[in-house]
Amino acid sequence: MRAITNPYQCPVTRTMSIIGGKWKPIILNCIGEKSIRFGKLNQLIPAISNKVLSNELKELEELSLIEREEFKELPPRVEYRLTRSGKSLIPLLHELANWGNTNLAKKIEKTIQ
Amino acid sequence: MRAITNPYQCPVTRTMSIIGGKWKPIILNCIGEKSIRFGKLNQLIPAISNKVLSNELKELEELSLIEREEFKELPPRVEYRLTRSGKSLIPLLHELANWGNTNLAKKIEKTIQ
DNA sequence: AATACAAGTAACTTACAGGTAACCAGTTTT
DNA sequence: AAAACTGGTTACCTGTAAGTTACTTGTATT
Repeated sequence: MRAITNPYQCPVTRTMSIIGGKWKPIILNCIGEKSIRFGKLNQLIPAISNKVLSNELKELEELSLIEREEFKELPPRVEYRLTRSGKSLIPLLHELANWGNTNLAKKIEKTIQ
Repeated sequence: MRAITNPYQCPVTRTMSIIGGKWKPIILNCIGEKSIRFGKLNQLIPAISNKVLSNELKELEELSLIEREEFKELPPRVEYRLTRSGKSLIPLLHELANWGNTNLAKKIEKTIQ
């Protein structure tokens, strides 16, 4: 039982448990409209380790935000793309980004140092 | 130095560092258009301890999302309300909530269990 | 003289997201 | 026969958000 406090009373927390992680919004945004390979994602987001990337992709797949296609080739090839539900998140991510840009740019610089 | 990876390349992460916590969206939503006292907030959100509530309020104040007014009375009285910037977050929170309701309601039930 | 009230603070603990480094399989290239 | 390629897995470690419990302050009430 995960420690989420009453998801029925806080749908925001529920959504946050999806996109609130450090990497998920970045990954979703990187995939975008493309069909993209594991290695390519790893290149686009160099700061993520392949273990973490692998985990995140697995979780996103479980949540039906992305789908995974495995080609039976050698060396292996796997491609990821957004589902309809995943795509529906993109505009929301953009709004979050916008809000951050217009409301926080300066403030956060101080805070983060 | 906080471990936020390159906020200039991920404004979503930047916004998340504000509202991505467990309690901040709930608190903002509870304050809403009202001017509200510490104790009242604690009643509205019984699951939060006063230490954590106190921390969150302090952080929200530092980010200029809320403002704090202290009345020099006994027993003490302190009121919190949203700033302009804080109010601008509310519609965004609603969209997040909506997305969660329409896209995740059933899925998450399985996952949480 | 004890207790309640509001709005916290202090000290300590815990859970878990995220990080690191090494390793795997099966084929192709050097 | 060693190394490289891809898409991971395994085992282990760490930092920090969040939680718990007890305490404080100055008056008023019982």
